[in-house]
Amino acid sequence: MAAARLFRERGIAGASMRGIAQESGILLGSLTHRYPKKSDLLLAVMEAGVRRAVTAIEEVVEASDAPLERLRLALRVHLNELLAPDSAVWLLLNEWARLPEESRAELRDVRQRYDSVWQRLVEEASAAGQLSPDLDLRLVHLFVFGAVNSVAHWYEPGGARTPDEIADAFSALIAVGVLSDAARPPTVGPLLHGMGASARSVDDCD
Amino acid sequence: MAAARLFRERGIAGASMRGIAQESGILLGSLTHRYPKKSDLLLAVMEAGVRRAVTAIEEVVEASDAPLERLRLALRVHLNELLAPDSAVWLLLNEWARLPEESRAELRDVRQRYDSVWQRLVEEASAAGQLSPDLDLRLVHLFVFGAVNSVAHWYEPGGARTPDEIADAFSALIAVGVLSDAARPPTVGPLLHGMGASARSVDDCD
Amino acid sequence: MAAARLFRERGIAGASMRGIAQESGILLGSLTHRYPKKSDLLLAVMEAGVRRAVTAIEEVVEASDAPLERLRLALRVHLNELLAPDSAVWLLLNEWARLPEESRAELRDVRQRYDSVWQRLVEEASAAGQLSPDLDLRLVHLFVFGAVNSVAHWYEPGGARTPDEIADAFSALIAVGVLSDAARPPTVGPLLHGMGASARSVDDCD
Amino acid sequence: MAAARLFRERGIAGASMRGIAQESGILLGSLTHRYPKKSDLLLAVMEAGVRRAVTAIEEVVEASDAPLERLRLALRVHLNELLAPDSAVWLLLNEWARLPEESRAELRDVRQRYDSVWQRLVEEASAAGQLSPDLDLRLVHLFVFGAVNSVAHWYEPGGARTPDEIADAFSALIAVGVLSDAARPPTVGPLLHGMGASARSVDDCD
DNA sequence: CATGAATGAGTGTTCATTCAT
DNA sequence: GATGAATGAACACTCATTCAT
Repeated sequence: MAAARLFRERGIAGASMRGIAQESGILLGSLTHRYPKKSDLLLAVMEAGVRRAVTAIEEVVEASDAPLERLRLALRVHLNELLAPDSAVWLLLNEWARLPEESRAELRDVRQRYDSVWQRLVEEASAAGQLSPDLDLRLVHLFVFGAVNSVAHWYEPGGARTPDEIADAFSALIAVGVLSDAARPPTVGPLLHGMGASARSVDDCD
Repeated sequence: MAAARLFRERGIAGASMRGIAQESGILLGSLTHRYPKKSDLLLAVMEAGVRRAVTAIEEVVEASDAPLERLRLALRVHLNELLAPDSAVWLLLNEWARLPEESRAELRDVRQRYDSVWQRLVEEASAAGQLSPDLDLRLVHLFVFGAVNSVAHWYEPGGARTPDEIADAFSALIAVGVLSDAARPPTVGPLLHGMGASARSVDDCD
Repeated sequence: MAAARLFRERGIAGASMRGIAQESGILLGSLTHRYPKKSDLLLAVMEAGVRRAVTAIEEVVEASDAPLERLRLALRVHLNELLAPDSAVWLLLNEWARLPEESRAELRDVRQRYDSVWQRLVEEASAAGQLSPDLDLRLVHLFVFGAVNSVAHWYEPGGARTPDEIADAFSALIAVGVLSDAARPPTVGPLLHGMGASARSVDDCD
Repeated sequence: MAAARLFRERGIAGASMRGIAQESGILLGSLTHRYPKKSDLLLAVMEAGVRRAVTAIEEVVEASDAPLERLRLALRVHLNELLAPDSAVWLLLNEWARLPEESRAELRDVRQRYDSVWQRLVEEASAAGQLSPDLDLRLVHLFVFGAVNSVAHWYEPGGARTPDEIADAFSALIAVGVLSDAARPPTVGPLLHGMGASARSVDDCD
């Protein structure tokens, strides 16, 4: 929908109902009839978009049983969704803090559903023994998610790498880090010390 | 300044000159006298804030000669700056796309200066042989930067971890990745294959 | 009907068709189907309500043959009707001036019927010699009517006096005035001089 | 001011800021600059108008020492003020119930001041022994006030009687009542029985 | 006959900006 | 330089009314 694109391009406050109606090819009155409040439209846009993204991710991870591969595929889908000009997921992630509290309350379900997809993928990898032990999985989730999401700040269509290439590159960096074999300490335990879930948890962050 | 905080909290379009004047304890007339256009104020806020952040980072990295340690310290300072409610750096990173083109032109210098600090730090580490060979350093920069910047989306003061703790944890994850020793391939070369600068470059992204 | 109540509470302009439909428990489409224009609804509300009030008054005055008693009873009924939250009579009296001219034209009959009830009661009392001679009966009618109608501006259900008590009290004041016997002039003729119908008439007022 | 006239003519909801600006010969922006909210304008209009009316009444009653004469003069001034097309007093009396509660709170002072002028005049007459004993003075006040106020519902400039003539006529009717000497009971005490302040008071009405 | 989507004029209000003092 | 009144465009939103189903 054009609404999502304008919300993303101009911000929630900067996107006007008039502009959205115009770009959507409908009349202002018709738009406000269906969505009496601007927040209703925002909510509908986010809900539908995020629901679609969740479904797409849940589908694509079926293609593999290997946890890491599943994560890689999910990141691909997520990044492609995120980079769409009318991405509802982008809105969810970037405008969350500016949403009126009541809108946030209504979106909490859909947001939770999106988050839990990722948490499950991370937990699967952890359970399979493929992540360093003692990692705070919540923090890992935020790290993985954040690294990929940041692409939206600099990606431009027609650039040097496709979204899939970027997703794969970031997957690799997330997996093995940036250090050369020479610089890598023989055991990473001490480096990651203090990141375990046994430390103060971040579960209570919003 | 209160202006930066409101720009961040409400978005550029959502923060009004009236509101800024009020929160700043000055009169609207006085504000518009000094900054005839809203974009003038935005520009001044960003320029001063980013200049301050650059200086702070340049100072702190003096404390060490080890490239990785310098990077870790820089990430700490950067994250602390980023999480401040009135962070100009946050504005620079998150509202860049919504700036009018002329504002972007005027800010390109200061943004370039900030970016180059990071590029130099990454290049130092690479030159010292501490990063995996054949990495696209521009992509590494974006990865490191992005991962840390994303903290601003979920951090809340008074949460489980301090900004410094988060910066250190992310530094470690960036360094060695999330994989356990068992899951890590014996040589990471193939995994990072295709990420080298010899591939299509991302230098021309905005 | 809820329509009358909302018209009274919020004013004609302030009461919306949507609100009326909602409070009436019907759908907006159904309301506008039956009353295509807002003025149609207003008209119907007034017509039905006033007709009912006229009937009630005409009935109650049958209970007595004494003109003054008939007036007192009529005032009681009138005041009770006037103080109902959905009083059509209140609307007729208070929103008359704001009605579109065409609505006024259609309501003139029913309004005339209501007025003539009162005029007849006043004339009966006059013919029976119970009113001071040479009074302009039209002015008396307006005086009596106005004094009682004003109660709607300050009456609150659950207050100190019931509507009937207020009606009786005002009837008494209208009858004998507020002056003490001592202050009352021996003959009231001169005081009422110039009020006769022989003076310029008020019949042509709206 | 034109604002008061439009508020009166069309009701508070029916008078638009645009219409008021136009009739006032100023621009909408200028109007909303001075009165950011419609209720601010309404408040200012009422406050200024009522203050003026109170002053006018307080001045005119100086002309006489006789309580009844003072009341008559006050009623004259009051009625003239009330019949002005831009009467703030009319607004105060007729739109009071539709005012938002916060506006009512802010107007309570000025309304109280207006009411107390009348209460004092009634009490003076009572103290001078010129009113029937045992009258509930609050009710008398409401009766006198209401009878005169109702003139606004039917008066039209250029009609048969001038406002002063109407005020005098109503003063006379209020004073001695409508009954002929023949119909008047030898003693009015029983008729007014139960109206004394010893009965349930109306002081608590709004 | 009943419904509710569609419509566009109109509402109060906010806004960045200008300008005279 | 500092101020705040003035301005008019734009805003989200409400409304009575129309019309296809």
